[in-house]
Amino acid sequence: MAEKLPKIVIICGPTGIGKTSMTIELFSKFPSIIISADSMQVYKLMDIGTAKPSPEENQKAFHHLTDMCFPDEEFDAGKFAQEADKLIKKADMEKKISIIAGGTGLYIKALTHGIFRSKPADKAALELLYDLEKKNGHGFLKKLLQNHDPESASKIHENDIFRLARALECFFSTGQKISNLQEKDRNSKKQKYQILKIGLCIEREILYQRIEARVDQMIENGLLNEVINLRNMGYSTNLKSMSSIGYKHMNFVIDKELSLEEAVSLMKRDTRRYAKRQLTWFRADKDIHWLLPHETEKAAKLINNFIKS
RNA sequence: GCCCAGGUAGCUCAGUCGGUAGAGCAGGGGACUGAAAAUCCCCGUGUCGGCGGUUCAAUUCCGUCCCUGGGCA
Repeated sequence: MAEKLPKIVIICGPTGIGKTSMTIELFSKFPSIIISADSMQVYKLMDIGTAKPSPEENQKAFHHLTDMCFPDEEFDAGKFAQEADKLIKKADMEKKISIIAGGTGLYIKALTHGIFRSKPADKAALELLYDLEKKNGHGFLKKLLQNHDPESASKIHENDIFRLARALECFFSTGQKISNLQEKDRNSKKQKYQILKIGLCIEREILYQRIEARVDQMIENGLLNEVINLRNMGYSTNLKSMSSIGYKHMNFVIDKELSLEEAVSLMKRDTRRYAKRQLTWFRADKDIHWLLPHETEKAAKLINNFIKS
């Protein structure tokens, strides 16, 4: 039998459902490390709006891969997977399991399935492509991609210029079709880890209530000030980090485009929608064991069996 | 008490010169491979306030009652 693969436990689910608290409890029950799979908690100085684990929580149960860079720096799924890989290997050597907790589906997928491209997209090239679409009219990118990579073109909607541009950028910068790379990737899918996936879920209505209460809590905790400070430090509104949920909304308040009340209700709505999209993503994964957020004991049992297997 | 204006989808409202109805928002479902808290696709049946009347047929016309605004007393 081949060498045993490192074991990882994934705790996923929509925002606000209680992943962090379950993760911390589980951490105390098993020799383990925690890796956050969250595309916004990677930013330093953005604590309240990203619901980052508090310093106290972090002292009890350190979350790796948070506070990785400043809000104007680049971070992405590839970097996440790379860093997580290292941590998992190290943990495995120390006979610890890695608990990957987070709501960013792509990050988790990049870790479990790998990511096929060798480097991040060329931003300037993407901008150029967006310009082309604007100048040449709607549908241009779709047609362009049809010429170079008809297979991907058939899968991407003509309005999804984000994906069209990326597929084109891939072709122009690597000379390879993104569809080929994807296929190659699928064929060479070598399992890197043994994976246990746990998803947290509750009734939609209750989830939405929790989300709304948490948004109110964030406001009370000083989200607006957090964003004002970021602005004073020179971080601008068009940064990816600064246009995420909550930060975007507070920026509208700072720029007097919305009242605080309006901003809060939009922030709630956008968080609800985000949670819905996360659920769509995770529901598609049939390997996930679904639990209620308080069912830590059940999760612990699953992990126990998983460790013994 | 009287006079107006309304009561239609969770909300705001449109509409049917009588043949059981449609927009926006909210909401739901889906996609997703280095920007992903992003990007994109699809989805509108509801006692048309209640009860009667006219009619082959009423949410639409008539009567009455209830409710909500506004005005006059």
